[in-house]
Amino acid sequence: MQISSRFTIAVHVLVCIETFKNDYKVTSDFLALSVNVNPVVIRRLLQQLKKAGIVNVVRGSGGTSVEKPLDEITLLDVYNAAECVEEGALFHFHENPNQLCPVGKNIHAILDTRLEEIQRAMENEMKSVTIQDVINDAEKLIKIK
Amino acid sequence: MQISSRFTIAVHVLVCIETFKNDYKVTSDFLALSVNVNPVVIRRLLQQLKKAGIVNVVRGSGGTSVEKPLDEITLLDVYNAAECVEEGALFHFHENPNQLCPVGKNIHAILDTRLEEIQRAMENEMKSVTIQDVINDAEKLIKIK
DNA sequence: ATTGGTTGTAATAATTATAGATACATCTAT
DNA sequence: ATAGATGTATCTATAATTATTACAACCAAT
Repeated sequence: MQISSRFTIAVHVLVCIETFKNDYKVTSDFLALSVNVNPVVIRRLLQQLKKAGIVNVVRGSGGTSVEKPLDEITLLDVYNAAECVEEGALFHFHENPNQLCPVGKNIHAILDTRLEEIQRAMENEMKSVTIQDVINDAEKLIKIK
Repeated sequence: MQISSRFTIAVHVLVCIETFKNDYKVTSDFLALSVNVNPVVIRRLLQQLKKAGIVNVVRGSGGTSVEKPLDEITLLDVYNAAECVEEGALFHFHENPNQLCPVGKNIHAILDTRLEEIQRAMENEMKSVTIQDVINDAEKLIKIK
């Protein structure tokens, strides 16, 4: 299984909001067209990003804006906001291992620390990239085409 | 979404094979009891580990053994063998972004390098832990209990 | 204050992925 | 031959995700 597409969609959404902020009112329908998903998916995601203090969504008249300096939003912030993995645990454990087996009984304790370290390595890398970095990449690429 | 439990099951299986190799014939039924899943799930997984050269499965008379020195099997080897993510890509992309939108058209190119780096950070950490390390942890914990 | 366009959210359906279960041919050692 | 395993196909069940529909709540402009 892969990490939910909510993550890449969230980044896509943030890049769009920033890219088009001067030329369009960036609504959930507008974003849904660019991402090519149902507008409700976008609205739900925007709510999550809003709760995390990353974006502001204007009720009634509509539109979205980024709430924080772009270089203070890391990919990890977006990842956490979008809740891409259950309860922050990257690895899925098989449930109910046999408690009568010494390995089954201890498998969680055996693996937990190691798995946490792996997860932390990933999250640290995510923390090192900001949305500003991504937008810089985006501007370069869009100009070429 | 989380990474498939096939990964933790695979590690569990390897620890079992090693722990019980002198006292039991470790069959798919035996392993299925410890992990508490259907024996077919174990057999399918063993086939994947076998293809990767990690274990040997004895047809007919039954039983399983580890094929390589334990300190030469990394968690990354097991992870790759178990095919926990589709085509090796950790992050799931939303499909068919709008090609008429400059952001939608380029979102893949914009994000690919960054996502690869994040994935690589995780994989490097996985590479640094061997099954021998895990079994050392296991032996310590099992003794205490 | 009505209207048009939008968000927020519930409810439900459709889709996809995973795991479970059954069945049985195949194999090996005895 | 037989008993006990594996290898694998097929089908079902379960779970998770995403899509869709619907509509109340909301805001700004006229």
